[in-house]
Amino acid sequence: MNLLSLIRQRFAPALSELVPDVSPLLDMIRPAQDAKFGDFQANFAMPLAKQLGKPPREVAQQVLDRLDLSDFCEPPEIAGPGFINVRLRADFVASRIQQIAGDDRLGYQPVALPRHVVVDFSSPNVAKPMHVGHLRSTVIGDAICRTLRFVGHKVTSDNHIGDWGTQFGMIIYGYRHFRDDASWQASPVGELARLYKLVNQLSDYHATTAKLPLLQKAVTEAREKLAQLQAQAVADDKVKKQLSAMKKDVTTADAELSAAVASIARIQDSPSLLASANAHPDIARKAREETARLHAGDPENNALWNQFLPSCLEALNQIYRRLGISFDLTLGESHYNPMLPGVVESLKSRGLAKLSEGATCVFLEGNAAPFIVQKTDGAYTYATTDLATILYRRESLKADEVLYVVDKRQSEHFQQLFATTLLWGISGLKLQHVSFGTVMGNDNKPYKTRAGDTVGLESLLDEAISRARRIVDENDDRRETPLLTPEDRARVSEIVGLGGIKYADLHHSRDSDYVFDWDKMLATTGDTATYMQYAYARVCGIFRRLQIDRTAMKTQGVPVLLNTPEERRLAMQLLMFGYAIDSVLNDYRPHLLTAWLFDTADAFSQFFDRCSVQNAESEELQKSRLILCDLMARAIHTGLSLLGIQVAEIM
RNA sequence: GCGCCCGUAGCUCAGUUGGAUAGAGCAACCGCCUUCUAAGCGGUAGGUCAGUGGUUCGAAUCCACUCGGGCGCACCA
Repeated sequence: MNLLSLIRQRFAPALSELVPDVSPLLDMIRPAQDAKFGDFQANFAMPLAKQLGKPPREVAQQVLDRLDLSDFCEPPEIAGPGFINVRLRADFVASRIQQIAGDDRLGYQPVALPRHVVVDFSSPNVAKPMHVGHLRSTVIGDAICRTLRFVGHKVTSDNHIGDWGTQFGMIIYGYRHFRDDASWQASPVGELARLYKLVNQLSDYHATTAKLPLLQKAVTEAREKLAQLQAQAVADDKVKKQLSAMKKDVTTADAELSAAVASIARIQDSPSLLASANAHPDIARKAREETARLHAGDPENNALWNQFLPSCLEALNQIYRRLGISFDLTLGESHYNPMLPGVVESLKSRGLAKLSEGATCVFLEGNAAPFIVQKTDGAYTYATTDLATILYRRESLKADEVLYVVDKRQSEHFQQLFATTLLWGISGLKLQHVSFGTVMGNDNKPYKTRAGDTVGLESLLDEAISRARRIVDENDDRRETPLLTPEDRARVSEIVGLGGIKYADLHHSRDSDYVFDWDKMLATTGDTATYMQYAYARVCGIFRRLQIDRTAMKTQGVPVLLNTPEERRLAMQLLMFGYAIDSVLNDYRPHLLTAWLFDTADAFSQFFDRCSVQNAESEELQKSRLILCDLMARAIHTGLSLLGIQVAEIM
């Protein structure tokens, strides 16, 4: 049992003598927010005092009178307005450490009632290369899977790839009209990506050209309105507000117009692109028709689909292999195609879906826009696919819970999806959108290259590893006698580089946008993966120096001594591992684990600085410290592994 | 126009769901390697938690409004 549960359990009977429902009060017992307040603090005396009509400190005292923690705690203290501070006895902490010594799980017991959780994450589009936007979903989803498995749940990771949508019609169209056979032979995936981009660009060109007059009109109108408003001499608050709104409208309209002009210019500046554009005026519609034919079972398009897909999947897998991430299932949108007509029928027969402006829609209370399950042209949407997927996960996979690790901008979609599912009558299934924010560049806009393209994931990984290599080289070269062979350096660079990327992502709270910054990510100082990895390498160094084989070391029955603040702090950190894990899973927030890892590595660094193992005052103390060191190594190793990050013995 | 989110130190971000004097990393400044990896450790400085009002024992956190920023909103996924 974790320490907090133990404390709460002991408080429960004392509280139940004063009040019928103790559970909200027990929730107010927490780890202390400052070490000077001890290890845990109970905050319930103040609200309880109000309930009982007595002064808080008196209530706190009443609770303490009914409470005996002396078998494992120092006498609790009442502080401030009525906080109860609890500090564990050193011998108890030591005995706990002894119990979990040598355990990779740090004493964490698997859950009694495992759930089957399907985690839907990464979900790239097969037609286009993966980019930085897929990184968060992939890294966060993977960390959640690993953590759920660690605590004993059954997890099915499912990569719901986009292999059936409009983009596929675009590549089919592109393949038919713009294929370069030499490139296709050399690199099918590269050629498909080029074709997708080309068709997309040409479609955009026509759409933008058609839209241009409207955009120009919008700018003039916005300008005129602004001028009109400015002409009014009265400047009360209402006018001021309108004025600033108008100014904003003008800048947005301007920005849209200049973006459109620029994108048109990109085509017109290139004779070959312009020729292609002129030769294919209907490209967007025709690409959609290819998609429709694919969905309708057209043999030729299905043959192309079957031809394209394996290499697309292989390209994705190459990246997943580098990231050390794998999926139990890769059931793309295409998998659910046969189920879609049935889904719409079912919704209609239950009176949930009805025809509106030619499309079949589910109207939900509180939502202005309908949830469209079948378009006017008969095609199904991702809403339909998502509903089919839920049905499949419930009925065939027998899932208890489904997590969608998806960009927060899609929250309305999920809100509608979940609401529809409920009305549809699928029960016993918990659905949660695990949303995350956008990866931004230094300019606080979505992360792009200087040229304005999205950054490919492949090159991102290469860049991380080569930057890491420079740091590894520099550090090892600085030593009098370098510790690493070239092969070691390559391996360590990969561990540090990939760890840096993943950690940078995971240590931000998932729903906030964050700024992508190479220098911070691979910094040799501060709250980075490197800091934890370095702490691990240092602890390994201790064992190497003392010529002790950690794996063979005796851990049971060795007395643990915690006489310095550093030793005690490290020990407490190690004991709080379970609490950190539980808080991560409470709302699927991996950054709570990175925070624990950082605190733990920090506690170790202080210990390393002030508590020599090699020169311990006694053999007994050295053995005790070795227990802590070994447990620390396991803690970092296990904790980082739950985030999909590796460690190196020497770095 | 409707809806959702955000505003915390110079920068990047936490803040355990309402608790004690608001924290960390970076950057700045000062100090620590003849002893286990200095990719480290110690210290100093840095705040009107966007603003105003409210709710209460207690507010960065909850409510209302204001200012500023972002993102969605009928046939793309």
